[in-house]
Amino acid sequence: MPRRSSTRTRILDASLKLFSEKGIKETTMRDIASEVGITEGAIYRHFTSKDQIVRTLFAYCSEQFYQVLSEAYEKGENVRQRFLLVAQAFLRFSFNNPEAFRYINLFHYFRGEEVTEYTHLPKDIVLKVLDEAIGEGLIKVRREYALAVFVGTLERIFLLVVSGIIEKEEGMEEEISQLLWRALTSL
Amino acid sequence: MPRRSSTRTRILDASLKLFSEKGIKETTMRDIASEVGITEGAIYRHFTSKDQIVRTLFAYCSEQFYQVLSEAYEKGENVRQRFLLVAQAFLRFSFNNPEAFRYINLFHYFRGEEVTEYTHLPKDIVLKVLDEAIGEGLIKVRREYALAVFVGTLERIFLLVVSGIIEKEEGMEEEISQLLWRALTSL
Amino acid sequence: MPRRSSTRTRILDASLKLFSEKGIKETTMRDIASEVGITEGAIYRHFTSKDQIVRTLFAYCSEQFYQVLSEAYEKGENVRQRFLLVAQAFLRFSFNNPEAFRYINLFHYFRGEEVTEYTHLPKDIVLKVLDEAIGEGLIKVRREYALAVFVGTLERIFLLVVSGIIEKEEGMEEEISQLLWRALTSL
Amino acid sequence: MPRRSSTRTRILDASLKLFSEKGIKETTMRDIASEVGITEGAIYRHFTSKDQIVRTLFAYCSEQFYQVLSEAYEKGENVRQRFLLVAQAFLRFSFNNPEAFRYINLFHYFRGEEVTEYTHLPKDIVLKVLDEAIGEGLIKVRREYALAVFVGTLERIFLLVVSGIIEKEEGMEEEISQLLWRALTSL
DNA sequence: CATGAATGAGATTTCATTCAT
DNA sequence: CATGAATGAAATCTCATTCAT
Repeated sequence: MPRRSSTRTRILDASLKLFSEKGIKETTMRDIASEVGITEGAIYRHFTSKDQIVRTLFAYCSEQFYQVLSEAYEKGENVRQRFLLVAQAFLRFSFNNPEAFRYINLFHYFRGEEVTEYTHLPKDIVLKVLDEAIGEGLIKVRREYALAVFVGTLERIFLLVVSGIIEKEEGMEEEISQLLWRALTSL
Repeated sequence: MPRRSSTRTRILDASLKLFSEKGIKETTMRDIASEVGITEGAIYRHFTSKDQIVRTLFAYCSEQFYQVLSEAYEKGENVRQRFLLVAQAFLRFSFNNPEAFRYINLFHYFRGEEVTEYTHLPKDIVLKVLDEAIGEGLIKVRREYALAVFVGTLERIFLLVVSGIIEKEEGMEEEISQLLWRALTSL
Repeated sequence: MPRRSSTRTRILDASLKLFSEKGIKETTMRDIASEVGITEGAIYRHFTSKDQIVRTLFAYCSEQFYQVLSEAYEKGENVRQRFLLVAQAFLRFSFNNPEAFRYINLFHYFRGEEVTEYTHLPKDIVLKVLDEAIGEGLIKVRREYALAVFVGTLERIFLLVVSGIIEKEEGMEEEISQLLWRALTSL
Repeated sequence: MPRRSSTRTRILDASLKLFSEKGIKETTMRDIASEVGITEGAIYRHFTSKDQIVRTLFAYCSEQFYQVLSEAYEKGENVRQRFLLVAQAFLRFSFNNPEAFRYINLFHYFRGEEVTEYTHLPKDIVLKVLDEAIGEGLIKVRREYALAVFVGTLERIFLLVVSGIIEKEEGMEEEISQLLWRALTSL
């Protein structure tokens, strides 16, 4: 959530919108400039290259997502609650920030290796909560399998909603979270 | 699995390799030509445009995947078996044809709308098996949620293996398939 | 030698440094601004264009060089002495003001025609001394050939020293000056 | 001396002409393309970058110059003759290939450090001849000083002729060469 | 006087596509 | 069928200069 929209922030916002809509390579500096309402050259006062925008944006979205999950995690008083809150926060973030969420995934897909350069990664929170549940004997499968079920399912739900195949309903986050909990603790 | 490699097939193979490695937009006609060992102009004897390669390739990979799932489906004698066989085939296909699998996902990610143009889609088999399980009362959640768990989890497993986070083990396909079955039927 | 460094003078100093290091076209207004520690816009309070800096600087360096040679010339009591003092002053100037000397040459190289716009040119002093020596019958070759030997040799010595091929030694100016005198008067 | 003008050669020729006239940075790819009569993009089939043209051209001109000096050197039967032939060849090359000669100097001026990357440098021949003369006791000054006189004088003569200050006359090369020999052997 | 954002023209480079051979 | 040179449009980036504050 940028403060007063400085040009820098407007460039980031426009880039996020366009990148998540059309892809990174498919978005030109001209696209970004005209979305912001400035000239291409002006962008270079704020960023040294297109790549810097791409990376700044990932760090920014990733950090936001991390914070949201982190706060959810802190609110839970026991493992089950933390799991449910984190899963809900995950979905809610994806619904409220579809561009950021899509962009994060897109970046993972194309720049997989670079991802490790960043310090706070959302999946770290997910793994923390899963490890706790495993530690207490509630989840019995390998942490990586549990991670795949957790993240894979939620991302897919997002895609189905975004593509209009499922309609987003009231209380969906809670329902899916519990579904995930039951699925994982039954294994 | 191309037969005697005609130039056309070699172009498709090279394209698949490069597209899945670097992305579609990131791959140039020159890249493809030099991977095949011909010149750029020669490609246009076989395809009218880069886009035609992209679409031909999707149809080809998608159909292959569909056939694999379809055959697995046919072999099962009851719902549970069909489910397990389809899930195993899904994973096996992704491990044996990582480029094709990655390309299919990549195409979905960037050309979402175009996907519906194609007749045989892998997810139709998955939905068929899920609908049966729902029909028999074995799975009790919405088909779309079940689809999300099924496809999301398996895709994620593939990504974790490809990125080296999980090591691929003997019998992994069976294990994950049963995990999915238990997870979905427990809901 | 700038007095109390006004911004204007600091701009000229910075420009001289950068121009002589990297070349004129290769140096941007931003480079100059950041070397001075001001912003690009501020430069335009002092100069109307980059080209004005370029020309002001040439006039400034050229005049300085001219003065140095001129003073040397005045100190000599006979032709031989004047020749030696001018040659020494020439070399000394190049060693003490490598940036200015390099810049003068660079300007000659790229803006040859513009050079004639300026009133006081260093080579006028050199020609004066050579003409005297020719007048007295001490040098017997065409003045232009003598000029070529004089200026060519000294510039080359400078380049060899600056590039580290010759080490600058105590008394070098005197030695080279006498070498030149002997060479030219022997012809 | 390029054979049949292939596009590659025409690009090099055009570049040499423009670089030596206007400078490297001052010459655009568009300038080169339109001089050759092709589009900018076409240049990139023959060279990967402007810089590659710049470097290829230096290697080419430098090698040519080296060969010319080398051949002159081989023809001389004693030190004095070799000296005179090399000096004449030096001047003749500069008059016959003013663009190449100017370009070589220009490159030295701006890319001094890179010059050492190249194997055959014209000055190596000059140094060889000077060292011989020093070895035989004919020249008594340091080789670097002799080099400065030799190269500096000849380059200056070229500049004076090119700028129209001296007119080029029949037999000038011989005259200047002997002038140089007398000057250096008198020291 | 100075700032710093912005402009606009232009530079280098990329690339799908065409075409003569 | 294939080559490889060329096109032409567009992309990224640069930079002298202007201008509101």
